[in-house]
Amino acid sequence: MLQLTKRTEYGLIALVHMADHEGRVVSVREIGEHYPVPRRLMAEVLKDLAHAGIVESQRGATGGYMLARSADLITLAEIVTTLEGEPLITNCEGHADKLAHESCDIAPTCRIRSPLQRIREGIHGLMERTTLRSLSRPSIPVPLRAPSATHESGGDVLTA
Amino acid sequence: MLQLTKRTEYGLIALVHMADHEGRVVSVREIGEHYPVPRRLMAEVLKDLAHAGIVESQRGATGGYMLARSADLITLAEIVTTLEGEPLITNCEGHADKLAHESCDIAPTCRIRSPLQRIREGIHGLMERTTLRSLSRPSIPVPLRAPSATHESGGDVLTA
DNA sequence: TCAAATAGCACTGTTTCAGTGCGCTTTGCC
DNA sequence: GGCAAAGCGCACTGAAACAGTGCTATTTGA
Repeated sequence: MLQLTKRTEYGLIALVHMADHEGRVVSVREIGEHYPVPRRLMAEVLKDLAHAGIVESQRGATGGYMLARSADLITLAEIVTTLEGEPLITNCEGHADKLAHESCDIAPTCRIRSPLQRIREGIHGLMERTTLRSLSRPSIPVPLRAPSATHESGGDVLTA
Repeated sequence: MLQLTKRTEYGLIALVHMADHEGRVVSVREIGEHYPVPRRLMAEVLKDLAHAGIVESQRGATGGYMLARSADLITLAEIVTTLEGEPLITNCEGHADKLAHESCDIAPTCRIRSPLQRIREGIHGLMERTTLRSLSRPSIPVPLRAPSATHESGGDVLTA
């Protein structure tokens, strides 16, 4: 339904909080004291983010989580992909493995696959250009537009 | 799950087909003969598109559907909104009516609402700039980037 | 008058999602 | 050494959304 899940919402809450306190270890308890979120679920989400290498965990009494890298190097695409899987626009693309690149189960001359793929890549490119840093800065406009031909602007197919 | 539904997929199939045969009335049967889609569901989708004023229906023996306007004037945002509702990024925004603009049930100083809202608007802006015409032209790159400061580029907050 | 097509409404099985239970392991601190 | 606080792992449940279908009525061209 073209909508982010609660898991992603909670993940963003935690990550933005960590970006605000970069370098410090924050526990699930601490986050729960700032935001009315189910701590148990938040813990699950943080665990997944740790597995993906987005945050680093520290066990033990004074343990918790912290960003594994600078907030500038963490993209929204990475977060979303971690917490809700690959953002397939339609299930049509799901059978990509059992079918050749050309044909899907929709039609011989699939005029719809290409558009759907481009939509997917457009959204993905948008999220690829959105860093956690830009999300944690409410005032500064998010530089979701052209990356000015600088860093890794690789997977952007939609932008002509 | 940041993924379009089957309804939208089928809707796009039908709409692209109509864009390919603009001005002609096409029936659900005809579409079903071109693409292996559940015709019953396709009929439901077309009905909704008709209610939204995206296509026009013609009843009777030789009836069917045709685009209500030029494919250049039909946006992806309109299609998606019609077939799967408002693309709320998170449910947090769903309580916008019962709460003031400032506060949601997440936190007093909700540092997460603004980012989420911007993501939503970014995706929406992307779909707003995508016309059915551009989707029906597989070769021509979709002009999903800046609208060159021309038409109604109103709701785009993300693009600096 | 018949056949083909849309209109309307409700229903069912499946999948995904949100949230929780429970026990185990690690580790700082007294 | 032992307690308490924190993360780790797995599995489970109720609710909601989704995909697809059944059935019947209405319209309309031939």
